[in-house]
Formats: sequence, structure tokens, C-alpha cells
Amino acid sequence: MTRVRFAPSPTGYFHVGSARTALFNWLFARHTGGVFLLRIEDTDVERNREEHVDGIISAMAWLGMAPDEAIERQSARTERYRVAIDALWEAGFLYACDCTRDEVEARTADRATPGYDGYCRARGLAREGRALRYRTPDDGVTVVEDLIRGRIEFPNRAMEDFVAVRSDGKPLFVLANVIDDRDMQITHVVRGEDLLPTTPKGILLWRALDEAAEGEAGWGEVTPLPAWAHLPMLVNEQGKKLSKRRDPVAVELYREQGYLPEAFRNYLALLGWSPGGDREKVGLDVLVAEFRLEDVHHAPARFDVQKLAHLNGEYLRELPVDEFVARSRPWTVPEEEAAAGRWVPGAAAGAPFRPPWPPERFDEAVFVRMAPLVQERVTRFEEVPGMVDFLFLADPELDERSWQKAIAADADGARALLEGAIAAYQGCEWAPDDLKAVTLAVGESAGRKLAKAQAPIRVAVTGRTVGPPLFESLAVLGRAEVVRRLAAAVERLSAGTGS
RNA sequence: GGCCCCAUCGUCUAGAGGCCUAGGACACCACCCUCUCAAGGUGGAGACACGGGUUCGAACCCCGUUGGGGCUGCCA
Repeated sequence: MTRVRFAPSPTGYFHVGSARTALFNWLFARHTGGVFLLRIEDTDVERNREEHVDGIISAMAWLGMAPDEAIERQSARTERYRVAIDALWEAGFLYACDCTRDEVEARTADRATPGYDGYCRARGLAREGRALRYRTPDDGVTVVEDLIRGRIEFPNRAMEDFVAVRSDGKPLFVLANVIDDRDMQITHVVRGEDLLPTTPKGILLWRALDEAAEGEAGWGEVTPLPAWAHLPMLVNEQGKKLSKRRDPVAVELYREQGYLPEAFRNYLALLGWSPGGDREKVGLDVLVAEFRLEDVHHAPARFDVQKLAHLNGEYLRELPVDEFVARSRPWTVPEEEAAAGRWVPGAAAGAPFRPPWPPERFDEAVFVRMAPLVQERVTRFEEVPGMVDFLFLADPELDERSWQKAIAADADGARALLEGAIAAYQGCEWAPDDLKAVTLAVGESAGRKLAKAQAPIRVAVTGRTVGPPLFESLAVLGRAEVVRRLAAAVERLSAGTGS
């Protein structure tokens, strides 16, 4: 039975690199029929924030990756760490050190290999109140057998005596990590490549813990080493490791923009891995069936929002219309959704998203009629309100550039056309096909083809030169309102505003 | 500096010695479709970093060079 864990530290929002690591762990667990754990590594009390734990959990739930067992927290395991540290100390693997960083640097400034110089090794300092260093071997190599990269050798002499325990008695990342992996019987450690250099330290500690277990320290059991798999980094445009500070990589941000979790997950899976052949857009079943750590890439991958957006558009378009409408609700009726206790964009950041229209003017029945046309024109839900706002606003929000281009640039022609449309629309059948035919005729008498004839009407009614198909829009909006807006445009033209 | 990792179109990738005249996707360009915008269709441009080996044969194996990246905290 395989057991894997995703072990984030809640020191910032949940970012795409972490999400990818979580996903690969999760896929591996599902593929092998194993267990997927979530372990919150919150030993650094100064940097950890509880809200970030919530962010991790909700983002994982959004992506459909719930842990299979209760969430573990390092902060709840201090007693366990204490026992392990005692055992390591008693077995002689650790020594106390009171050097400051400045002191070490001063002593080693002219050396070829910087790092701790072993100054306190033989000083026999008492343990209390001091950092504890692990005494690394002077020669030999520590081998990491990596499922993705193969055998990697680290010369022990290049590894300094690293601090394993802080002066306050708490274990540092590597130690806590190893103790946890042993206790939780982790069989495969799947994590980012940035952790590769600390892996030999973990192996050294793991073996030390094994030895301590066989001694008289009363510590745990001898535990087989897990297999390692170091995933290639996710990098930014400059090829650097994604950074929470520099790069816009919060998973929550993508959710708020209206990416579908299934699309986001699919895209994430494509970063450093491929289902093989020409396949890209694949369902969860294929992801799970095909995922193998051995097939994971070695080279870093760039996160490409454009490709994500395209993939999202594909997923969006294949949604049944009623589902598209339902899943648009956080962006069309966020107040209602929030009142029902459901997720809405922006809420986490304290600035809930609001569509441009007053809530009471939104009419889902009207939206449903337009939905199929909207669906094939957006790549993210965030774009939905802007596609249909003219239907729910008392007056369309007039885009000045559109007005200039389609109306003001040829004021006389536009006036003639708008007036022609007003007249024609008064008595015609009110359905898309009829409106199209009527508009075509109005255009012909004004010497314009349909493309040119519809432009002023579109701007007058919707406020913009681009949008969903015009005649369907007119049909949905209704005769009276369309005529009113056309007349308003003519009046605006006469008043000379917007020129 | 030291240790480690990496290297196929701009980007994500297919490719496990002959199937490669290197395939797909995003982005880009052109055309078609078309009431705008999209979507869709067709076509185009576009890569095995370089140099040595090994082999009858190398994008694939080995070595080196170059170039990128990671780590080098009493952070994780």
C-alpha cells in the first residue's frame, strides 16, 4: 500500500506550484490505490497563519483533492519530536552549538567551502538552550534514489553539520519532516526539486533514527526509507522558481477569475507530465489511469496563462447550458450565493465581486436565453457579466471609443441608420431572423452592408462594438427598450455630446 | 565559490537507437466562415544548445563545453 503526503507550510497563500505538487501526489495515490495525506508543516510559528491553512484546504477541495485521512499538523506533534530528539542526542548524533551566524562567517570567510566549520563538535556543550547540529560524515557519499531522476550521489564532505534542532528545542524542517514521514509510514516522498539538496540530510537523519531505535533510547522502530520523486520546478517568464511575492500565482485568484477546477487541474497535470501521444484535454479518469512518476519530466516548466485560458474555454464550451448558467451564479448573483453560504469571488480577500447591475434587475430567465451565445464567447466566468450587462442595466454603459468609431465618426450616416431602425423596428416581427432581415433592409437603403449597418445599433443598444450576436440581444431586450435606446442615441448625437 | 539538477518550435509537450522529411497543443501569421466579437475550419512560419565519441544507424546512450536553474538560514 502506497502512502504519500502533501506537506505545505502555511506561510502564504496557496500557489500553483504547491497545487501541482499536491496534484501529483494525489494522482499517484489514486493510480496506485494508495493513501493521500495532508500534513500542515506549521513549526515556524512566526511565519504561519491560520488563514493560510484554510486557504490550502479550500483550494484543495476546489480541485477535488481531499486527503484520505485526518489532517496532520506538526504543531500537534511537539512531544513526539522531543522523544525523537532525545533519542538522537543520547545516541550521539547531535551536538550543541552556540555559534552565531556572524561568528561562523568570520571564521570561514576565506575557505573554499563555506558553511559551518565544526567549531563546536568537540566542545561538549550542554544541550539546554542551544541549537543542536547533526554531525555529518567526513567522507563517503549519500545516495538518493530518485524515481524521476535516477541515482544521485551527494559527497558527504560537502554537507556541513546542519542545525537539526533550534535552541528552543523545536525541530527544523528536515528533522520534523523525517520524523513525520517515518511515523506516518510514507512510502513515496513526492515534492519539488528545490528540496533535492536537503534530501541527503533527511536520509542521514532517517538512518540515525533507525540506529537510535535499535539502541536504548526507547525510540520508535527501524523503518525502510521511502522512495523519492523530485518534481521539476514551476518557473516564471524569467525561468526562475515561482515566487509568492513576485508572481501572480495564487490558486484562489484563478478560481475568482472563473477558471473551472477540472480545467485548472487538467492544465496543472500537463506541467511536467503528459498523458502521452497527442492527448492534452483529458478527464480525471485518464489522468489517474496514465499517471506515473517515472514519466514525469526532468526540466522545469513555465506556467502559461494563455494555454490555461484556452483549455478553460474548451471546458466551458462543452458544459451543458443549464450547468453553465448554474456555475455562472457566483458572478451573476453573488449576493444570493453569499447569502446561501456559498463561495463567491473576492470574499476571501474581503472585497466581494459585484456585477455591474443592481441585483434586483438581474433576471435569470433572460440570462438563460443569452447563455448559449455567451458561453462560446468567454474563456472565464469573470467575463460573463461584461457580456450581458446591457440586459440588466437601466441604460447601457456607453464605451466612448465605441461611440466614436461606430457613430460619431459618421454622425449623419449613423443618424440616418438609427432613425431608419427606429422606424423599422416599430412594426416588424420581434424575432432574431426578422430583426436581421429588417436591419439588412435599413442598411441597404443607407448604402451599408449588414456589418456596417449593425454597428451603430449595437453601440446604441449595448454600449459597445463587440458583444453577443445583436439580433438575439435585441429580441431578448424587447422592442420598447430597444427603440428607447436607439432614440436616446439619436438624441445624444443631436446634443453633440460624445464628439 | 561549493554541491546538485536540467537542456526538442517563443511556451507546454510527443519521442524510450531505425516508425523523425521530428508529431500535437497554446501563442503568432494568412485565408475561409461570419451582423460585431468569439468559436470553428484550412494553410503557414517555427525546435532536437554546441562539440566529441559509441553504433551500420542517435533527438534518444556516453563524455565534455556552453547556457539556465536550485540549494548553500536556529525558513520550508
